[in-house]
Amino acid sequence: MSPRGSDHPVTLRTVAERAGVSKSSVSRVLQGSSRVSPEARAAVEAAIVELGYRPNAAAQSLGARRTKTIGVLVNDLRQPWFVDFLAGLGERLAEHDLHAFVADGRLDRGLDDRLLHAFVDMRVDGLVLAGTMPVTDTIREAAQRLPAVIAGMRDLTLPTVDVVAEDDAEGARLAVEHLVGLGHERIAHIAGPDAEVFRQRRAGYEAAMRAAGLGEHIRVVEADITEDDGFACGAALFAADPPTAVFTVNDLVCTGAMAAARDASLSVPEDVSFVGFDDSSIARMRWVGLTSVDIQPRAVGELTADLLVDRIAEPDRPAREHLVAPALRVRTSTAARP
Amino acid sequence: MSPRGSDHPVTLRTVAERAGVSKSSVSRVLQGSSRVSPEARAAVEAAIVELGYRPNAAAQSLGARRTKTIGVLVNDLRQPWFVDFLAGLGERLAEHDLHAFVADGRLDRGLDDRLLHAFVDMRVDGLVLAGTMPVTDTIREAAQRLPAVIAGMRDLTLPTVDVVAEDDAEGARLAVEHLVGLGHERIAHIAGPDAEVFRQRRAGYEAAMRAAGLGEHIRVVEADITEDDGFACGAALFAADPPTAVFTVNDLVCTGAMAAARDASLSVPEDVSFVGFDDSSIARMRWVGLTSVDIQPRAVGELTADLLVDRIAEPDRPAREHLVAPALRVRTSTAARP
DNA sequence: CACACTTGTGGGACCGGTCCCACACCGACG
DNA sequence: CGTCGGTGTGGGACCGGTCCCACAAGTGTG
Repeated sequence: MSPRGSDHPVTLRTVAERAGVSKSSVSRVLQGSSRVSPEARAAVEAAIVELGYRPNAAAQSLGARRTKTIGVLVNDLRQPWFVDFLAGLGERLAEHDLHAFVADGRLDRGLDDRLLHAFVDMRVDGLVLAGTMPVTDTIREAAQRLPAVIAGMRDLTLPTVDVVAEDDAEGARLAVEHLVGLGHERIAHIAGPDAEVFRQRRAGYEAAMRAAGLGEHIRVVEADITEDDGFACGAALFAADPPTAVFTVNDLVCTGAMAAARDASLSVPEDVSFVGFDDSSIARMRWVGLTSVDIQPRAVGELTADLLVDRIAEPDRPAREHLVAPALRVRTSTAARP
Repeated sequence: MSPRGSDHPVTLRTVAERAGVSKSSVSRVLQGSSRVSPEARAAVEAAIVELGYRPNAAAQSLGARRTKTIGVLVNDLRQPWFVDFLAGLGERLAEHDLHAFVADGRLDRGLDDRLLHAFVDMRVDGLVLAGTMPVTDTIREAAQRLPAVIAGMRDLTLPTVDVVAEDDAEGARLAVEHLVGLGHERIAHIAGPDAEVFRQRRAGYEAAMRAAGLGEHIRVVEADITEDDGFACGAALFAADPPTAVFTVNDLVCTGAMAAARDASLSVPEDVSFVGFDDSSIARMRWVGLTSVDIQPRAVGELTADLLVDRIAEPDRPAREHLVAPALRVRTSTAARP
């Protein structure tokens, strides 16, 4: 790379000249080929350092038809589990000499397409779609044309696109069984909007309630996955015939519901117990101390990376769906039934 | 873009042939040049749609020496203000036909360099460094060679690198004056680790205390910006001679300190008031309801974009530092002195 | 009616790499 | 001692665009 303003950028040719070899040899050194004499390699490496040379990724990808780059499209970076997911994904990809670029498509639907096109245009080696998102044609098309893996969403199934997700039904079962073990019977559920992962959580809740002989106490209210909605649903729940425990579709909704309980002069966990979902950083805060279902986002990220690497190697392999086992993290928001 | 497996990718030549024009004309249409006849334009656009053509960004950037891409290196995506910052940045960049790729460099220092090199190698048009981060040589070098803007950090000043940050001293003043207005005198501060933005907050606190005639009540403990440290510092504060109000370096630390107060059987805000910094999503949660200094991350993002666009146009303009005015968001964690 | 001057078009060098192929050189082997 | 396989090297086509230049029309002016 040349200093700003210089008219003679340092290219592979410059390096070759300096090292007294052909550009082919420089290219070989860059790629770590073994067919280079030790002397040539040393000369090239010295020249690279002296000139401060950095290869041009555009030229590389044009010639090699490979970018060593993975595009990650996330729906809403605000979701706390993304951070750990991305950490797991990034680390594992790095092991395969790939790196991830993240684009957040929350803002508006038009931007989604722009960002996705940016990835397609730069010919990323693979695509990761993370989090529940509305499935547009652009997304569907890109996922079919590029090696792709979907993480944390189960609404889109395509023949050659793998899916990694947390085991939502199992997570819900863990939550309910924990509450049942504490003696709770009137356990309500604040469910999420229309998406398969949220339906699974709800189904898991209902199944676990029935398995515990509490079918008659099943009570579900639906919310968007915002704190506001959690608060509104909580207020509705506690207005009449309040449950002794609430299991919610995610942590943020749960804190909203907890605030509603507090406003209704119910204390947590003495009067009402709460279990969230995601085990996000919010749940882990001492001030919140939320018992929550850990969806192991890091493990999901690692698995996503593995599946993507496999698919890049073998693009037409049939799609697989992989569920990561969740774990319950018990904190101070749950206690024995009053 | 060709469907997977096809050996004949759709290129500009393919489109030209199909439309019955030269590749130059297709290129012109792509770039929105006016020097194209309406008929040629229509033919090209039709061919593009029919073939599902997408330009190759690598080839474009190689020829045009421009990527229309901005690299954003953030230190820790976990910091909640990044989300709004990135939203403001991304939207404003989009207006200039640029898009941002985000790389999170938290994990380990080695990865920082890898990601930065990835940006340099792909010849991004500009670089944004966001959040406090250790200033390595790689960072310093990249910032000098590429048009760059630093956001939310004031530790690195280079002749041609603009800086955008929140006005930390002013934010601290707002916080202290709010507490003073509520009658508090013994106002403690939990300060952050060694970074200019945190020093500014502390200095602002001390100045405001003195201005209010409360110099003798200045009391500072230092923490890392984690919840754990906030808890530990809070515990220390409340062990002996507890203050009636605490102003902390950020929201996360504040919740830790609040939990320590609760553990010391002090209630918030009846016994102790708390003011955080950042006005993050954490502060806005009803369950937390933290009075906090809004650093207007969205505005910071927008300003960062503006400065970067300017700098790309004029790379050697002298550096400017721009401070965004903060605002206090009063919630339920502050009340009149007991 | 010769002369600009504008407008649309095509040709081809070029960006900075990769990668295939040809070739020179080497010791080993029949 | 000619032939063979392996090893290191250089040359050059190629990837898919951009952009400069030349040039053919069409338009207006003295």
